[in-house]
Amino acid sequence: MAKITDSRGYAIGEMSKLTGVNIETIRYYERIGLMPHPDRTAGGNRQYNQDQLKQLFFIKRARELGFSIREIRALLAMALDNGFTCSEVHGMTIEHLASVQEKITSLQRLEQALTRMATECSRGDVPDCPILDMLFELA
Amino acid sequence: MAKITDSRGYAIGEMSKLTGVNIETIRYYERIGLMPHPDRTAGGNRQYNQDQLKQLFFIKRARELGFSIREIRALLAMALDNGFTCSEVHGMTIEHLASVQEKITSLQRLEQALTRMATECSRGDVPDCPILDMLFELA
DNA sequence: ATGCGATCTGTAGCCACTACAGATGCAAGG
DNA sequence: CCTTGCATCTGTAGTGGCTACAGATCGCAT
Repeated sequence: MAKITDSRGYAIGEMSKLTGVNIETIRYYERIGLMPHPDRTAGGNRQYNQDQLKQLFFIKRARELGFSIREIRALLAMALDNGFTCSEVHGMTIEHLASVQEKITSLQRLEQALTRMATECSRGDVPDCPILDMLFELA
Repeated sequence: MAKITDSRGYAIGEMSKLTGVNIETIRYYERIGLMPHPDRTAGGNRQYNQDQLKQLFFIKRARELGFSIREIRALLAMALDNGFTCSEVHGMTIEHLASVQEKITSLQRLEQALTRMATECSRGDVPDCPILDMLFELA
């Protein structure tokens, strides 16, 4: 039983449509070594296979989860080499989770500061603005 | 009554220490027109005055609040031209606040996804990892 | 054969900095 | 006055993660 979808491979535009990753970005991933060099047609167009499609999906999801390219490189190495331990992956995830939580906290502090500033503002038509004052006062 | 601190002006290193903005960044702000061209000593070193110090503080605080350079440019134009209305500033702040809140929400979604992934992981020593599986499955 | 959209390569731009190299400036100590 | 040594100067290039061209070629349907 041959894989049906493997028969002709995917052009870069199909890859893009299937995964939602921009064509230029796919080529960029290849340039930086995050995606492998795919086969080429006689004329030089890229032809991707099923594994490469899976890998691009992987990258897409990991990016959506906020993993950096560097982190994804590590995750891919683990996933592809098969010489990883699950606890390593778990560690990376926890680490990443912590940095996400840090970002949330600092954004929430921002949110409060901005809210405070906005509520103190009379929104008048005069050039006397507590927001600007706040920013402009010497520390 | 002359301003005492104006007597000799500030070298770029003093500006950096006072505001916490990196020296290279101060020069960068000048290059992109966010800071004015300061006076120069006979030898060519930058000499800043009180107003410029205030402006750099302004920029610093606004950056800390997450305003982009473009937004700060607008805020500064309003602050310096004095032809703005307070409600314009209020509008920008509210808009910025909304984008901060959006970021928080999407990070919280991330946080939940990562947490779910992490708890499903047995952290074993075997190369069978639900986290990688999750990322690697075809959609 | 032809037309037209898809793809090709290579380069430059985005944001907000940061990091050099190599040449000067400047202030304090001898 | 001269040296020493830190501060500052200019200009350029790199970062991350793409995105946007230009100008040429490919590939498929008619």
